[in-house]
Amino acid sequence: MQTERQVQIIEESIELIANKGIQGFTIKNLSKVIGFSEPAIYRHFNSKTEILLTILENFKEMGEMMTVLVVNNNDTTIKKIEFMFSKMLEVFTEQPAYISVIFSEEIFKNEEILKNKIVEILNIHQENIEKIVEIGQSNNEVRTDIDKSSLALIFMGALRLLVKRWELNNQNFNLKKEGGKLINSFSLMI
Amino acid sequence: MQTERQVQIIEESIELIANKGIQGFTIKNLSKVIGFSEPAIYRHFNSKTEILLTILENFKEMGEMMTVLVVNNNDTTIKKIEFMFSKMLEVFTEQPAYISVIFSEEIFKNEEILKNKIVEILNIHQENIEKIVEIGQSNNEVRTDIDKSSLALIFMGALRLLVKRWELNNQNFNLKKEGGKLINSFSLMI
DNA sequence: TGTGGGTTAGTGAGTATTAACTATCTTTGC
DNA sequence: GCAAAGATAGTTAATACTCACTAACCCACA
Repeated sequence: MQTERQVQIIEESIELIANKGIQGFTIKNLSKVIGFSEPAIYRHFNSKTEILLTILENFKEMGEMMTVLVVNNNDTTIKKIEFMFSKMLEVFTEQPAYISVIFSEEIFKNEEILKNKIVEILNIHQENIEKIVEIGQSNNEVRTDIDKSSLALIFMGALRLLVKRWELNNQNFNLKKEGGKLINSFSLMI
Repeated sequence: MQTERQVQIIEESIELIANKGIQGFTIKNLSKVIGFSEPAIYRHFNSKTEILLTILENFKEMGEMMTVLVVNNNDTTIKKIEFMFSKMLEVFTEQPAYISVIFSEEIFKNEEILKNKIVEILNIHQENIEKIVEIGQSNNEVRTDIDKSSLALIFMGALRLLVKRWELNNQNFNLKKEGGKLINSFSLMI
């Protein structure tokens, strides 16, 4: 359970990361935007890593809630994937901070605990898409000449690169629209 | 033109990044592995950024050389893509440092000049694959119901994610072999 | 041929800045 | 009146980079 202050710190952290990136996410900067001193932050979190871990955990939970809505319903495969992707693109559009955090594998390389959380999230997403594809394949809705793990890799990879490109281009195109195009390509492909 | 010492510094830098990641690539660490003092390094490069820029430039040139060999030959589309991908996977396998550098967009976000170089490399690869796909489409060798930019995004994205996963899993699977599987899926897909 | 001026590439000892984090004191709300 | 939550003022360690200095070499010219 998180206290009110903890929630506030998490929210301000996300905001800060959205504006200044992971690099700009320092305790000093955080204390500036949050309006109280650096040590005060340490009253609520033991370390900076703990704050980041909480953010990652939030993202993970979001993904899990979303998955529950999708995997076991009766939509077509492509509708399921479309739903998952559009939800994720929505999150990234509305809270671009998550891009910085989720895609910062390199930065967290030295921090085993953060790296592991990232890998965990990556694997969960892969597994979820594989599950969806598997059901589609058993329904003859999805081609079976390409195995589920390759298809999941292709879907995830394309989505990630699209998001990355959007970020690198200073968000100067409509992410959801381009995501829609991609989904359309997928539907032709499977 | 690079002096012998500059080449040495670049090579040691790549080695260092391979071992300790971008985070571990400090001038102090570099001076330690290279065997002479920090200021000496500054005799040969004006800044750390200049060293990284040179590494990126090297990678870019490698890619350009590779592309010349591919784009305008008479192989099938899938053979061309296979060649490009296997060459890239070879580079990543033999010099994993390039993974750290090429995929460190987030780290370089604050350093406009490095970020731009990364974007440049990303765009060149996208364009090259688009060219290959375009030729294939005009030969009726590649499906035309999915446009070249989507196909290129899908190819690149899957490759990147595969490499990223390999890195995050401490290189504990055979990258070239998995890359081969992916190419196989592509050949069925197009 | 030898020497003096110039260059190259190195050194050890620093700089300023920034990072995460903390010991200690003070305020505030119940 | 006390405990939680703040502030002040630090610490330590790391960073990229600079300073003053020098050993060793090159080479024109007396």
